[in-house]
Amino acid sequence: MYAESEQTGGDAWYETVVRPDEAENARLDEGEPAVVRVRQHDGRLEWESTVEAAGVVRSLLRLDDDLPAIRAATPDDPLLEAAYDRYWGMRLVRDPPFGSLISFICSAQMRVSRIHGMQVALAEAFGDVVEFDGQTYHAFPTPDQLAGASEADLRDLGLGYRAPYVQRSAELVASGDVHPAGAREMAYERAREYLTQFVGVGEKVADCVLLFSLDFLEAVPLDTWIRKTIAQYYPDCDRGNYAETSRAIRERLGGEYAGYAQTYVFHHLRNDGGVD
DNA sequence: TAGATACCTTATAG
DNA sequence: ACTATAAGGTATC
Repeated sequence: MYAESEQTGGDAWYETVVRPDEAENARLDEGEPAVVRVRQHDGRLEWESTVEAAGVVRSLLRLDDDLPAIRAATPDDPLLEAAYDRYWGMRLVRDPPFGSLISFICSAQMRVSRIHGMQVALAEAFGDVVEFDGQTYHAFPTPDQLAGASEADLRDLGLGYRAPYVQRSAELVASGDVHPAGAREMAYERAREYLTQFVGVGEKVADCVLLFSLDFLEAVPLDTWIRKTIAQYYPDCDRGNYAETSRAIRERLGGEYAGYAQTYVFHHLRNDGGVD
């Protein structure tokens, strides 16, 4: 959910801490959180961990996704082709549901580097401590740990107006009545609606959690960048409201794997220009 | 039921 | 140096 990068560039290690209760299909045993670090080196994936982490790595990095099949299922479209060519091999992540929910609540009107800083601050303030390789790591807080924080605590960490959203959403999950992972069993639009019951979660944030955590590869979060892209490249898909525009662009990007197409396009237009 | 407005904070542009 | 703006929106009128 929040990976740490030690350095920028080629062989950087990315580190994260996975709680067993958040590692649904990664076959982590009960017990303390697992530290996992991973990097690409000489064209191979390497990892080190406090546990046997192959399953965790496979799950978090979506290594089972069949990229050629996903690309084959997307429409012939000059922008999509260019994006897939430019960044071929890029995968989505599969973030833990609760951590994903909280970090996307924090993402409102915020840049990535600061969102990351907030998640680290939350972990250091409220998460369990794990030692690995002579270093101290912090797991992301459990719903209970986060629900126990006060709004003032969270504001002190720089969350701003998101502080009560995070506290109240954590409380909802801690109550045991609802959980973001519950959306997994629902049809896509129903799942998006379900997630908006959490405080600070509108349609865009809900789509992010669906795409980056809950395996809804058709979800296309309508953020400011994709809206600019729609205006410039797919103007007929702008239907004036979120739900209808979402349907239209999802259809245009190939339906089933529209979220993958969106991610490639997003990356391409942001990094290489092409959108005003 | 659509449309405007306030909301925390800070890096960066001008 | 300063102020204005933008940053992968949402809740509440």
